[in-house]
Amino acid sequence: MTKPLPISRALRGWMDIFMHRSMRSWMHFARSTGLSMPQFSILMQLHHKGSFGMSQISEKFDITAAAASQLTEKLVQGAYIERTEDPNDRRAKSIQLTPKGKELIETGITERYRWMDELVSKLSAEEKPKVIEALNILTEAASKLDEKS
Amino acid sequence: MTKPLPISRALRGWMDIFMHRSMRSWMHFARSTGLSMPQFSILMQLHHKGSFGMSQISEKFDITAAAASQLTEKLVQGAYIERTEDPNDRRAKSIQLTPKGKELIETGITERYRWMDELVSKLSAEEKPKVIEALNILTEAASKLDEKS
DNA sequence: GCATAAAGTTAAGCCTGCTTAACTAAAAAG
DNA sequence: CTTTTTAGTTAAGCAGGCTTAACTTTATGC
Repeated sequence: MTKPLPISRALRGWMDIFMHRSMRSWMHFARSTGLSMPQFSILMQLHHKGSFGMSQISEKFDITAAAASQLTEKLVQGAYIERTEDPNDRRAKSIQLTPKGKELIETGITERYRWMDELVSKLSAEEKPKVIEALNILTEAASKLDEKS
Repeated sequence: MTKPLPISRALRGWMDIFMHRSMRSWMHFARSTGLSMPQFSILMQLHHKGSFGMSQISEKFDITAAAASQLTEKLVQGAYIERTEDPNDRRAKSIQLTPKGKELIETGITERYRWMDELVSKLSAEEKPKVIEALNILTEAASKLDEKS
């Protein structure tokens, strides 16, 4: 363990506390829906990217095409997603969230945001602008980092 | 959806990008160890809190005592944890990480930190102090929030 | 001291995710 | 037009996590 820089220390401290909190609430919500984690993860991905093919799922989650097919089948049964044929390539299928699926995920996100809103309420008027500026700096840097990977 | 305050927007933006990144790398690492998520979670908890009784595990993870017992058994088999008798109450057992278990978790944490270190390297000299200050503010506020819950 | 409660363990059985293997159907290659 | 590749499905079977139910062992209440 080499001694971390002050800024790394600050980032790590924040991350530790933040991860613990977020993960807990996320796992808890996933459970409460009755869906399994893999199923839930697929819904999350769909919410983020809009739509997906089977093969992209098996790639993203590093499972076989068979597994992807079976997982999505259950989500279709539960009416969380819809499977439609790609008119350009009739072998391929595109899946997307139904309104029911969308609502479920959005509820989960709202719950994850709740803690952050509480956090915001603890900040003083002088602190807020500083926090905003710093977070924007970080977000900016992070998206640059993601671009090229 | 009520319109969020600017500071909430900043926090949410940061959180979205941050969660995506962290979760991916964490899940990926958990997989690479060959351990299941529940097993891995137990090791994480132990790393954080030092030691635990069976009953606390079943409570924390919301599973039956039987399930907790079986899960820990596998971790004992794998030599990741150690189960010792509580001298005060010989029914109770206390479990803790072995050096092997500790090393595994620390490797995982180091990997999660790597991305953050890359992120830090993208920041300018003027940005760094601002980020440090803001993160400390947030961390402080978050730990106050956690205390009373 | 004896009955009851509490902490864990073990076994049987269920459900889920995953894999491999065998298949269907559509597209691309030759 | 035939062969090969690609996208996805289905079925059989295994491994893991979880539950309930039946224990064992130690502590507590009266």
